[in-house]
Amino acid sequence: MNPLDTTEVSRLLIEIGRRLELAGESSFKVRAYYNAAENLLALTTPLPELIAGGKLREIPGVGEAIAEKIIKLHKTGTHPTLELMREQIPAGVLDLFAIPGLGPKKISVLHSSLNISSLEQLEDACKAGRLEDCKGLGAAIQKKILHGFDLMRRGAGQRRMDDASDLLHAASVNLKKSHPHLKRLVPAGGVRRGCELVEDLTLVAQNSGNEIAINQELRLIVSDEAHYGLTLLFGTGSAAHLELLTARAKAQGFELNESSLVNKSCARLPKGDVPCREENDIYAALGLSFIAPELREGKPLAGGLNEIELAAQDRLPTLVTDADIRGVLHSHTDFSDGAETLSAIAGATRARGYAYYGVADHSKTAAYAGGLKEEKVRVQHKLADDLNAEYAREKSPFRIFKGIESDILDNGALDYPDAVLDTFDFIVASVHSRFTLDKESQTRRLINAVSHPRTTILGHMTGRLLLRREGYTVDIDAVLQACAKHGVVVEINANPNRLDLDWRWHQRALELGCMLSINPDAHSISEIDLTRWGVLMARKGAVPKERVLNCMSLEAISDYFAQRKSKRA
DNA sequence: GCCGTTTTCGGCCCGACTGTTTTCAGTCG
Repeated sequence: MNPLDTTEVSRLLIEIGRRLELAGESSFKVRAYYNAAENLLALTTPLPELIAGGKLREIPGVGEAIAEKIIKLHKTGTHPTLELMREQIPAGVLDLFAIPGLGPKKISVLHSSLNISSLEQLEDACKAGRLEDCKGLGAAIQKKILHGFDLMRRGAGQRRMDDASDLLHAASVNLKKSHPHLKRLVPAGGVRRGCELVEDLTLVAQNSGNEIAINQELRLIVSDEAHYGLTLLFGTGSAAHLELLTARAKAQGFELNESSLVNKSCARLPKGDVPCREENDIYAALGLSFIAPELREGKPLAGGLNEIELAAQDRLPTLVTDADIRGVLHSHTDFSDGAETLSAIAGATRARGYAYYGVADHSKTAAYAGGLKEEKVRVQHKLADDLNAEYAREKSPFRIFKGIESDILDNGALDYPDAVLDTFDFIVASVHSRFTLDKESQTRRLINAVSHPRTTILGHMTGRLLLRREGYTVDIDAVLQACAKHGVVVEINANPNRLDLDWRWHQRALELGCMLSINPDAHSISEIDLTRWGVLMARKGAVPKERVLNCMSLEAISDYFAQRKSKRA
C-alpha cells in the first residue's frame, strides 16, 4: 500500500480521538490527539521527510506516543490500538457526531442502551419515539435530533465551494492522465460562478465528442472547437442567466441554445451560424460586454439592473481580483489559537508579496481560544514593533499592523478598557457567544459594537457556518446602516465555512456607503490563501477594488488607520 | 497524551446554554 499523507494520518488521529471520547477517556488526552491532528495539517514539510529526519517530535503537540502512532499510521495505514478500538465500536457510531447536540456521552448512551450504530438507526429510533423513555435522553433531544436530520437533508447534494473546487481539480488531474486528448479542460457550473454552495459538479473540455458522465454526480461536457464558448457558457449557467440571455438573443433576431447561436434577422452580422469558439463571441454578437461568470445569476445588481442590462449599457462594475489584494487583515498567531508565531506568519504573508499583515488575535473574553490578557497584548505589541523595525532596517516596504479581534460582549461593548483599545492600530469586533439572543437584542448589540469609536471592522456579521449553522437572527440592513454611519468596515470573512457577510448583501452595503474588507481569518500559514474565496465572494457581490479596505496600499491604509484613530478624540 | 518545570507531576479552556436534573451534566464555541 502507499504510505498515507499528512491529511490521511491527521484524519486517523481524529478517529482515534473520537473513539477515545466514546470510551470515556480524559478530555485532555482526547484533545492531545485533536491538537496533534490539527498541527499535522499545518505542516509545510512532507511527512516522510520529517519521519526520516526524526523531527516528528518537533511538531507542537506531538510527543512520544503520538509520534509512534503517526509513524505506524503513515507506513501501514492503521495502528493496533486503532484496530482494537474499531472492534469495540462500529464505524457508523462515529457518524452520529455529525448531528448537532450529540456528543460522546449521548452517543454512548444511544449505542449501549438503544443499540444504535448508524444515522439510519438513529432516525428510525427518533421517529418511533424510542429516545423518550431513555435515561439521559428525552423528548426534547429527540426533537432536536430530528431537526438535525432536517438540516442535513436541506444541505444534501450541496458542497461548500472549496470542497467542490478540490473535487473538480482532482477529477481534472485524473482526466488529463486518462484522456490526454482533452483540451481546455476547466471547471464550469457553480464552481466557476463562485457559488458558496455548489450543487452541480461540471467540467467542460474541448475535443470531438459529447457529454460524459464520470459518475452520478460529476459531469464532463465535451465540445468541438467551434462551439467551445457556447458549451462553456451553458455548462456554467446559471439557469436564470441563460434564460435572460436566450430572451435577449431572440429579441435581437438570434436563436440561442446550447448547441448553436444562429442569426436569423440581425442586420449587424451575417445570417446563419455564429462561430462560438469563446464565450465572448456570444456576448459580443448579442451586443453585450463580457459578463464575468460570478455575475451570471440573473439577479438585480447595481441600480436594480441585472447583469445583462448592465452589460448592454457597458456599465458592468470592474470586479476586484486576487492581484488587487495588498495585505492581510484579521489573522491569528500562537498568542491565541493560531498555529504560527507572529514572525513566521507575517514572514509568510510578506513572502506572498503582500505589503502588510494585520494581526488580530482573540481578546481576553475568548478564553477557550486563548484570548490575550492585557499583559500579552503588550508583549505582542513589543514583538510587532521589533519586527517592524527589522523590516525598516531591511528597507522592506512591509509592515505589521497591531490589531485585535475583540469579542463583542453581551451589551455590545468591546473587550478591553479604552486605554488598551487605543494601543491597537485597528480593531475587528466579532460575536463569539450568545448566538441565540432574539433579533432585537442581537441587532442592538451589533449596532452598539459598531457605534464604538474604536471599532474598525465588523467581523463575520451573522456567524453562519455553511451547512452546519444558520447565522444568528439579526437585522442585517439596520447593522449595515450603522456601519455606514460610523465608518465601520464590513468584513467578508473568506473562510469557506463562513463567507460572511453573504454576497447577496454586498450591493446593499456599497449602496449605503460601506467599505468591505476581505479577511482570511487565518489560523495558519496555509490559511492566508483562503483570501481567494473571499475575493470570489466579493466578485459575486460585484464589489470593485476601490471599496475594499485591504486593496489599499500600505501607505493609504496606514493613513486610514491613523485618521480613524485621530477622529476618536 | 503533552508540556514545562519552580523537571518527572500537575495543569491543561472557561462560561453559557439546554434539557433533565432537582443541583447538574453534556455540548458548544
